[in-house]
Amino acid sequence: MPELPEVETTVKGLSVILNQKISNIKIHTSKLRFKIPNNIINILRNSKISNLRRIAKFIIIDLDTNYSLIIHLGMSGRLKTGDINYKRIKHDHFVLYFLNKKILIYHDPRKFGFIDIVKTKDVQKQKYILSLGVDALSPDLNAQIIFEKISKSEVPIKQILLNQKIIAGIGNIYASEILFDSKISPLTLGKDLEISLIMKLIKSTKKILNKAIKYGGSSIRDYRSTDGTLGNFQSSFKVYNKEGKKIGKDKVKKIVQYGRSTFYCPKLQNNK
DNA sequence: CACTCTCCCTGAAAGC
DNA sequence: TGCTTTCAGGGAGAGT
Repeated sequence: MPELPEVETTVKGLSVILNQKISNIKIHTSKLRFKIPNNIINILRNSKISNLRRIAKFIIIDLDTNYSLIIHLGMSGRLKTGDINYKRIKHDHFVLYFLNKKILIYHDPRKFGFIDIVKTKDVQKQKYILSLGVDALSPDLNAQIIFEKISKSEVPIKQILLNQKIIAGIGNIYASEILFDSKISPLTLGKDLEISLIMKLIKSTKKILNKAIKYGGSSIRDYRSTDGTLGNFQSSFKVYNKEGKKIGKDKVKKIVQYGRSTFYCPKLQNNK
């Protein structure tokens, strides 16, 4: 569910807690992908949210105590905001209470996400951040950088797009949509992509992701932004989850690459 | 090192 | 209808 656009939408939705002071912290489940650090409660109590930002698919919540909360939503994670009427539901694992009565809830049925707390100056030093490639929406993303990284790769471009070490932020849904938009076959090997096609790919990447942000994120089941409203980019998917759908006189095909589903139109994505 | 596969967990949807 | 099976958007870590 959460790829770059959903994370971006989530971060924007968190502005109601900006500059608010944390009064209480509740950990209902500490066992996520990684255990929530034990010292998190002491560090968070009485600190104030000073900044909210995104690094790839990571949400960074900076505090005025020189610490930062790092949250990854995994596959099914969500951040919701609430107020005094909040009632805990199943899979609400971590809850922050603020002095102004606002509440931040981390909800994650599959528990593939995680929550970490580190010194703000050390955020960039975390190995999961350090290893990231250039952000998909960064102005620094250009064809030359990517060409250098993939020009010897025998891996199909679909899988390359999912590799956060190369471009950070793209997930399985948008990978299919981006490839369709750029008319590139998901089966094309990295080494077979000429620089002109990489340029096209980057252009489509920015187009698709920006459009998804504009629509407020998406999901297959029920991606919602922090206030509970439903993102609706899904209604504009061209190929994802559209096996058999007709595009002109051609059809969307589903294949599995590296255990992940890929949707594409073989006729239209035929650079080979 | 680079690549591929399995697995973490729960719930929705499909299959029977 | 209800029980069982399959599959899911991410990514680390093990294995090759």
